[in-house]
Amino acid sequence: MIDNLITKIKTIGDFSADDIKLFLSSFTETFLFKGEHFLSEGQVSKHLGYIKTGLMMHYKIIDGVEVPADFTIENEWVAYLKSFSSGTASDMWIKALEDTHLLTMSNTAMGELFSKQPKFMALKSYYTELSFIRNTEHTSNLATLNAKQRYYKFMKNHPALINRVPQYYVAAYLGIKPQSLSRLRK
Amino acid sequence: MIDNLITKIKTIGDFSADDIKLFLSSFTETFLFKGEHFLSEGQVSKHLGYIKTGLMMHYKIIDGVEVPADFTIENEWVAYLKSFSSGTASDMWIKALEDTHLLTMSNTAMGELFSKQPKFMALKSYYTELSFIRNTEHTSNLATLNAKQRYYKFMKNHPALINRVPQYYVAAYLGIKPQSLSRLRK
DNA sequence: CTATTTTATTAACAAATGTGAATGGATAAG
DNA sequence: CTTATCCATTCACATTTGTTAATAAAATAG
Repeated sequence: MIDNLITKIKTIGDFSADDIKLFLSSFTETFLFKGEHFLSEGQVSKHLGYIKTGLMMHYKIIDGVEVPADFTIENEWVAYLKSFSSGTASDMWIKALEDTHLLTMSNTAMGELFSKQPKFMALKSYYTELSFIRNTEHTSNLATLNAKQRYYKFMKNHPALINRVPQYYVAAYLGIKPQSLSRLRK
Repeated sequence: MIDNLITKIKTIGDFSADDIKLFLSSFTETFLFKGEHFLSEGQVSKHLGYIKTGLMMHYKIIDGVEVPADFTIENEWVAYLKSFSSGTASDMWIKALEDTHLLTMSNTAMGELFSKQPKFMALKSYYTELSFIRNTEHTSNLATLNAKQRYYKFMKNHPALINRVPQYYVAAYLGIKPQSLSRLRK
């Protein structure tokens, strides 16, 4: 719910009731059906999203295979900063794996928000760092753990995803084949 | 050389001769011997570096093993943005793999530079994106390629590193054991 | 230069992961 | 409801990668 978003931003900085009102007014309600794209390869990303309910996947298509880079669920931010911040075409896809209800903020709305209350810029920095940390963590897991260890760690760190993300996506995310994941699960 | 740095920043934005002078005056010459650290775990990173000559490695220590996250050579920027930008303690080490000659800029010098000429902020954004892209690329290589393919790609994309980075570091970077890398090389 | 330590290679064997194919269940479309 | 498609599982076998240990080669310290 929105309560969660408000609670979250209050941990980042000290915002007044008016700040919060301004912040919330920068968003638009958006709905994506399962399979629909939030961002497509070649597009320039123009929106950040905050997921109220649902599940989204960042992925690249490599040799015809969808290779997930990240999963995002309710009460998390979703964006592809590389494209959003730089204004360059995206090399990543983002699609809904479930019907997903989002709050989205356009880059122009974000610019206005920042000009009216610069304190909100800290939010973007915070999210940028978080993305970076998540990616770094995933990289070192891939480099240092074997398939079984990666799967256990994934289950431990992302219990909410296990029964919602199709296994062949989990497998691709962990850098193994679906058959191998099936074997591990026994 | 410095020429290379100047050429590089001119591709990012349009800077006057005075801008360049201001920019260069923000740096301090620094020298690290092979094995010395530019950043240690637990420290808060206070400096960006631009490598004039030499080679540095970002790494974490996981179960007693040094696991490289990135390599940086002459004419590249070196920094751990997660710590530098957020002011939090670093979970990463950065050390010189060769005697390394750097230009360093402190975060206070950077703040002054940005206040005098905000255009230079684009440089930091550019570098932030570049770091992100490099990490993402490495992640998807680990997730989609087998050891041989990763090694070939590493040789192709980083020919300058092959004979300068010890093989056991290359192996750890590629997520394999040194013996396996030796086998691949035959 | 020599001794010591560190790094790279090799081999035999074990373990993990990939491949191709078949099957059954689940899900979606009509 | 029925059919078609997609997804997960299983198996046998191939291939890749890890493990352990020994040795050689290279780099460093004295």
